[in-house]
Amino acid sequence: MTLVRSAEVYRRIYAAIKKIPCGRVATYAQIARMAGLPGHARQVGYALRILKNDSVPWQRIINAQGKISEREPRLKKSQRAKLAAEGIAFNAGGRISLPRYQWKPYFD
DNA sequence: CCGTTGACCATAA
DNA sequence: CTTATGGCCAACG
Repeated sequence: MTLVRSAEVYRRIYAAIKKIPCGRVATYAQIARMAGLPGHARQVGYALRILKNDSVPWQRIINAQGKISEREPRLKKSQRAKLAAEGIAFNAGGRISLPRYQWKPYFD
């Protein structure tokens, strides 16, 4: 059953991201699982890539290492600023503590 | 149709 | 800490 190739998949990815509360973050793989697409972390990144506005809190998606994924320096700074504004702290290496900030749906 | 790419990931050295 | 490697798989040209 090929669920892929439909806009519905993107809708589900965006829907999952919208559930992330302010001040928390989620990883690409985590969102993929929540959207019912385990193993499709890259698709999450792809879905974010084509965003043209801030209709979804894309800044709350970071990679499994707790870092902002590689992209244009300008955009990385933008993402970091948005997260900082939400009260998320960065350590010296520019990393975010996942144990502390990762969103756990069951606990909010 | 097919080779390449990529806002990823886990593991190893 | 750092690359490197293999896996992943839809999107792209």
